Amino acid sequence: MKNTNTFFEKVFEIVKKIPYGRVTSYGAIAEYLGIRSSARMVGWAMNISHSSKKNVPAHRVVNRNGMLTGKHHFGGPDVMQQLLESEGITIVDEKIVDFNKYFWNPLKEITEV
DNA sequence: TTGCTGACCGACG
DNA sequence: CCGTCGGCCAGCA
Repeated sequence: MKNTNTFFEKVFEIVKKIPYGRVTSYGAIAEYLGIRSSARMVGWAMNISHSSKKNVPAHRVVNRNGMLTGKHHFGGPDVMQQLLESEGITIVDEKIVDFNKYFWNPLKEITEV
């Protein structure tokens, strides 16, 4: 049924698997898919994710620095931050505090395909 | 159909 | 330290 041939759908699967109060990075997802060089494709996947009817918690996906780079695409510059803070994550200067603590590594959590 | 762009990351000068 | 470029895939004009 889910012919996840396109890595976009793979990205959605991973992002949707992110537990509550956790975040991940584009690079981590890209690396999990085996396309570390194509981390920007992951960001593009997020772009269509908000356009799509799928409920993808793209707000839990940030860049390598833990910075909310794509917050502007959530329909508001503060929507992403509000969502993360709502999950118990502290945001300072558009950046996640203790990002390493909240970081959710798909490579570590999803060891099996 | 072709070409450009995109919410990134890492390397190089 | 900072600016620039390459890389990968898919959507859109």
